[in-house]
Amino acid sequence: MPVSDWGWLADYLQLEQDLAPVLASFPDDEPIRKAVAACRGLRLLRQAPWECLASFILSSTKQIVQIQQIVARLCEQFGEQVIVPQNHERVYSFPLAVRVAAAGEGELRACKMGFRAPNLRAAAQMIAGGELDLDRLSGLSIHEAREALTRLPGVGRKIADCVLLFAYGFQDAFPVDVWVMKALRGLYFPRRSVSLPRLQKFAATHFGPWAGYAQQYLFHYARVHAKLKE
DNA sequence: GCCCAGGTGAAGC
DNA sequence: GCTTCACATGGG
Repeated sequence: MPVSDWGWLADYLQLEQDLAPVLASFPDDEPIRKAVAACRGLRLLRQAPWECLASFILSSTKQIVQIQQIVARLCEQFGEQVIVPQNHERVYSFPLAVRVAAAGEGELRACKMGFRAPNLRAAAQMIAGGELDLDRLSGLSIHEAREALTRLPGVGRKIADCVLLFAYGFQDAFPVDVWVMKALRGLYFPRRSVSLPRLQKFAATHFGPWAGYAQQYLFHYARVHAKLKE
């Protein structure tokens, strides 16, 4: 096998090295260490901000598979057609904010996004119109950036934190969704019921500067665990 | 038919 | 502050 085919291994080892300080920052947190052991190799993405934001606006109370289907329809309807050179496959790019802003609510609803359609459209219009400059957020503090994102319709604390973490690389963002909620309750508060606001307060102070990685490990751990039970 | 899904925002304590 | 509920749509 040619050496070039082993490039992935070098990349992987480099990534494992980069992750060392993350693991070291959770020395006494047994749930996190358990979750890390269960899914080594996990990495945070760095997505394009508008694509990430729009996708998460479409995500609320939807299953992940269905979100993928909605996004695929959105791309087919409003994206640019692209031919993959290697296999000549037709694919569609994620549509720009201006294109989504120009679409009618009915057209968007036809992509099966339901009540999320007006939110996506209004957010696209605010971004296309310059009311919110996504490029500017990377220069702000996490608090300022979160405040700016939550001014968009359909964007609350959870979705804002997803965008901060997955698009802008704010590694201390900690989105609490239903899966993380289950993981936090099961692993940290097994014997008493804790409300969502209290879980958010706990997460905000407990996990420190690498909270985003902790969140991803807990998310993945909760999902794998749930599957094993069925 | 019923319940839930990578939530949000408004309304009522 | 916290809890409850409606909001489309599809799958189990």
